[in-house]
Amino acid sequence: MIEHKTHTLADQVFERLETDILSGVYARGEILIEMELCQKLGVSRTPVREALRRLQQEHLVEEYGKGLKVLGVTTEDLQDIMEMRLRLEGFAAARAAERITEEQLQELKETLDLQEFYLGKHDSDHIKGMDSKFHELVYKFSDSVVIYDTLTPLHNKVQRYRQKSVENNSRANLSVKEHRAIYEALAAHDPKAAEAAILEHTKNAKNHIMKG
Amino acid sequence: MIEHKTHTLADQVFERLETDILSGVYARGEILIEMELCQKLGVSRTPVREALRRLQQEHLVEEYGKGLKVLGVTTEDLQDIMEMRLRLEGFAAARAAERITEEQLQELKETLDLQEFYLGKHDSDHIKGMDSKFHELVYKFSDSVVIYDTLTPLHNKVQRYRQKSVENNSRANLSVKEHRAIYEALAAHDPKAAEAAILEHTKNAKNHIMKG
DNA sequence: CTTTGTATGATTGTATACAATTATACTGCA
DNA sequence: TGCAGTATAATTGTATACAATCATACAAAG
Repeated sequence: MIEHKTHTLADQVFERLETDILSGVYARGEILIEMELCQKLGVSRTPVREALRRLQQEHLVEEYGKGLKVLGVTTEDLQDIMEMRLRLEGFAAARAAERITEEQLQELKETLDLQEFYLGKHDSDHIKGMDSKFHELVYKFSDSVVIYDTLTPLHNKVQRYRQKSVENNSRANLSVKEHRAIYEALAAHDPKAAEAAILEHTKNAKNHIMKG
Repeated sequence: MIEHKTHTLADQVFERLETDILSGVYARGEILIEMELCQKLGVSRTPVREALRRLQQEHLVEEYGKGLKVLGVTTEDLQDIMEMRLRLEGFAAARAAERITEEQLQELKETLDLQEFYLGKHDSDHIKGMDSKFHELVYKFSDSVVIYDTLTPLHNKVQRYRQKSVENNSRANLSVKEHRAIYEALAAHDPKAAEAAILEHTKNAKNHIMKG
């Protein structure tokens, strides 16, 4: 989102751990030991600890006895998340429709095109990646830190959950079409249409996820 | 929200700094120097740094050159926040209506009674405090970490903003009445009524804040 | 065999030392 | 006087040392 040119070690550790937790490298319930992380990542405890504090702040890990336990996403969490996204995604999309620039539209379109490309290749990992990126970009292009900070963690946790479930190809196909509809509305700078399109998309995503 | 019996120094520093930023002790744009904070709080850099990383994670401070700058809440942020709260508070209240226990209702009632008490005394600091606590409790009693984590930072930032504006007594009066309506709906375990009541309250709060 | 107490080890919390970077101020030169 | 360059100081980033706490295992007593 923001230009992180000069990653400090602490930043790198944070991003690595966040990715690993979201992608399931660390299982739900697993206990993290600082020194193990230090050895694995080749840094001292200080940057590891700072990264852990940030993860704790966004409830990806929580205190457990003395150490830290990796938090998973329960089905109940997911229900709450999708309900909240149903209520918020439309707002984000409407804002993006008002504010998105031509350059940003171009970036969004490239993401969309790539997603279609990977769909043709049946490369579900990359499809998922582009799917994620598309939504992140919409949050970003809403040009509101509040929207970005609120929706990104919610979306991340859904990704974390979907890691577990098998990918469904027919849904991937529809999902790309829905993304295209969202893109068209944003390109037309039509807030109402964008809100409607993303609401439809989120509804379908919710139904799909809750079934799986 | 969770029982924090054995506050570590880092936790204490975090809470202190968070409170101080939200209450305006540190002005928007102010640069925080680690050593100054250490001396002021009488601890070493380690707990201070960990606290700062957590504040950074919830965007109460941000990197600025080498150091950290205190972030304020702009009017535009506030518009976004209130718009999102309009969409989310109802969900939180509905959940709370389904799940709240008798004991929790008692706690909520005590908060409400105190707010009325302070209203009689025209003690606007304590009125605000109880107002805040009431909403925090609703988030907490929704018994959903997702709801709590999403709405608490939004609410906190509103408090931060209101710090600047003068308190309006007539609004405080109405606000208590609206809180009572919310409480009644929760006590009746009526999700629809709770959602309607808190939506009304949030709408009014939004109008009041945006005017001020 | 169970339970309790103690000792030992593992792990985290905190402080501090050191390195690297950046801002600042001063000096010399044009 | 103005500017550039360099030296110096301030500040953060990282590593490590030390203290405190907690869990575990083992031994002894009932």
